[in-house]
Amino acid sequence: MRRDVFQAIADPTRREILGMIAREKLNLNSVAENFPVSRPAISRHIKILTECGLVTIKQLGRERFCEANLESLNQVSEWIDQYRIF
Amino acid sequence: MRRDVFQAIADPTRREILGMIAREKLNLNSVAENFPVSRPAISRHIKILTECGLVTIKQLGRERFCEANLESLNQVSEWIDQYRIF
DNA sequence: TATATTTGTAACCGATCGGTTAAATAACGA
DNA sequence: TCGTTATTTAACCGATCGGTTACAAATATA
Repeated sequence: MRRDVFQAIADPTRREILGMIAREKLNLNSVAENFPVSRPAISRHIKILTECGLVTIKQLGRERFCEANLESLNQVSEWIDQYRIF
Repeated sequence: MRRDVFQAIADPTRREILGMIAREKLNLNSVAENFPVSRPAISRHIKILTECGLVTIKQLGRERFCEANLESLNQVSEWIDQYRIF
């Protein structure tokens, strides 16, 4: 299920998650600790972020470390840049 | 009702509308002609775009011309730019 | 082996989304 | 004035969203 980057970053929680793991790789529990929502909710957010390539997962034992992969944001900035001519 | 730019551009139809009126001001009917959805649907899309500042309306008689106001996109590009350091 | 830890999945819920059709409002043209 | 044109609003609909709790699965640890 190929996801849309525009839709992925529309949610403020997902943008926060991206900002958080852009600084350092974190496993899912560590990410979830920082939000007032449940772990399954964070799990689904991260799933959406991986489905559009913004996050990649490195499994280490039972832990899954989330890494930001921000090249996909170019899809957005390129779309914006086409209007920068004006 | 202050709208979120990220959420406004998440919808592909709204992005198309923006691209269309970035080239030239168009009244609502002219915009709607270019899409396979009804006029009321386009009307609501444009309302959302105005609510976050991406579109401004100039009323001329009974027609309302839609003008793209793309400075609000800076909110998005600035958010992306903070990661360009990496 | 038994238990604790990390995570994903399923089932559900209320709110929002994007669409529709029908009716209301307002301005133009004959 | 009356009909046409441009647009918004209201009421509705099914799908999706973001959240929850409960449970399953897999790995680490005592």
